[in-house]
Amino acid sequence: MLGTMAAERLPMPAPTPDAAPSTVGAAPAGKTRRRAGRPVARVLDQNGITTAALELISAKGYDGLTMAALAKSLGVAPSALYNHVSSKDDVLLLLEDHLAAMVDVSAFGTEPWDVAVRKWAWSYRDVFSKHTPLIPVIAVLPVANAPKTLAMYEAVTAGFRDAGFPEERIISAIVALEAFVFGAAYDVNAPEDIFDAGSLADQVPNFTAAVDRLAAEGHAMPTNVAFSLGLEALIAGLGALRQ
Amino acid sequence: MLGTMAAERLPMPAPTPDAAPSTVGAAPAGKTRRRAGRPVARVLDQNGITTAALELISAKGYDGLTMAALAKSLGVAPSALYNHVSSKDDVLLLLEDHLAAMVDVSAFGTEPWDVAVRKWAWSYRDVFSKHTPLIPVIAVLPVANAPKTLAMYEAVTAGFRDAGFPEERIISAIVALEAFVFGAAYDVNAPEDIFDAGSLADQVPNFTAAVDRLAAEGHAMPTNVAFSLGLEALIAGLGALRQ
DNA sequence: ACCTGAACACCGTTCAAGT
DNA sequence: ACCTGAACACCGTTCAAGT
Repeated sequence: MLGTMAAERLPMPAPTPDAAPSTVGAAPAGKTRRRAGRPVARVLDQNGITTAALELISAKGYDGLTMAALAKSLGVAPSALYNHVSSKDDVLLLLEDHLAAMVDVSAFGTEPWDVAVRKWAWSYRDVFSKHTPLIPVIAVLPVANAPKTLAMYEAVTAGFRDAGFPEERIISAIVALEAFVFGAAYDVNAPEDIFDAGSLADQVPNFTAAVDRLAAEGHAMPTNVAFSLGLEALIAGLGALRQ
Repeated sequence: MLGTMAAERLPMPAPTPDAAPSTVGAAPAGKTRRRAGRPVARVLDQNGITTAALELISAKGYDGLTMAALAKSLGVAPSALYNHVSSKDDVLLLLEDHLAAMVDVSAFGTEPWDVAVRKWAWSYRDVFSKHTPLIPVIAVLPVANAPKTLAMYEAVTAGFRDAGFPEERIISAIVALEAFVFGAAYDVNAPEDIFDAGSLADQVPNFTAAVDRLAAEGHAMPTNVAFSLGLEALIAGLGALRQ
């Protein structure tokens, strides 16, 4: 649908040995002026676009990820991007799939089910907590457009099956865990004073007392306490479905 | 910080009896032309803006919620909105707080803890599944700016305390449940074929088999199966913390 | 096929001017 | 205090022209 599936692995025309793997025809941004017309060597590809987008995000955040800024960092005109992606959403999809490959599924098949789920969920949350603007895209994304995401699901599904999960419950269990992971990824970015009721504190005494009691425990990352609490409940509850 | 707290309940100057409650000075959009300068009766307030935004969203979706469209539906110039809200994000905050008041917390204090949590969580998910663009805002929103949201938390916290929850775990448990609810709200909007691997199906046999087995059960809303599975696990696991 | 450059139809937001 | 109207600095995207 979005036309982003083809991996575009085509032979590079005499690749310069010192070039970064994702840099194709190259020309460092804004060095020499390219004249109009098709260039002799292709300048862009989806890999390079993805890498440049990640660099831009890590430097300027998602607010800095505009098609214009992305094009500039690649040394092309904004319109050139549309030869390789169909829209900005398509760029987000490329990012999502790249990140999915960084989620740790290695423990499925080598470690007990609960250990593997725990590793996977923490890793999944950590990766996407730095990329929450992708969550609305992922949560609704047909997997057919994201091969690495699909590979992640395959590893997790196999782990669940081998652990004795009834096959007709596996997808639902994964969806439930993912929902928790995505919500928790937002929570990581919440400001410290998110639960400070301010001047309304005396109108919500139970809430304020509970917030204070948690604060008194002095956890470095209270978001991790909540994540652990919920994840362990899910692991215990879902694990009981195994037979 | 955003200055949206004051409820602005000021006496209406001779309210027309047939006017909608949130309509203030009124003039149905685009009827008579208002000349520049301060109008005799105020035209806007935060309540009216919230109501108009909700109508706009239900008619055109969140893509249709622009400051220009919102202003037009209220019969004012876009810049007039900025006398009542500090930004578009501020409008989203008003919406969020309005919706928080629609979440059902009535069972806390009248029904057993697990029943109350179940009702709350389903209701919370249902309300926000139609408003997922608010989730990134909520998840990171200081509660001091959202009095109705705060009231919801107070009711839930009291319910947890009365059910014997250790006070220092209540907030973490609520945060965990909320993370799940927010993630699940996205899932409600996922397309039916989200898990269709398409041409890659034979590369992910375990996944495809699991997807097919779930589909074979023919649930009207598979998202509800996942939500129920996860929620019951959370209720059981978190409920075990009571003493 | 794959670039450039110009253009389009929006966005959210600011601010002087008016009453 | 609270409107209008004009303006600003962006956005993502399209498309003809060039090689």
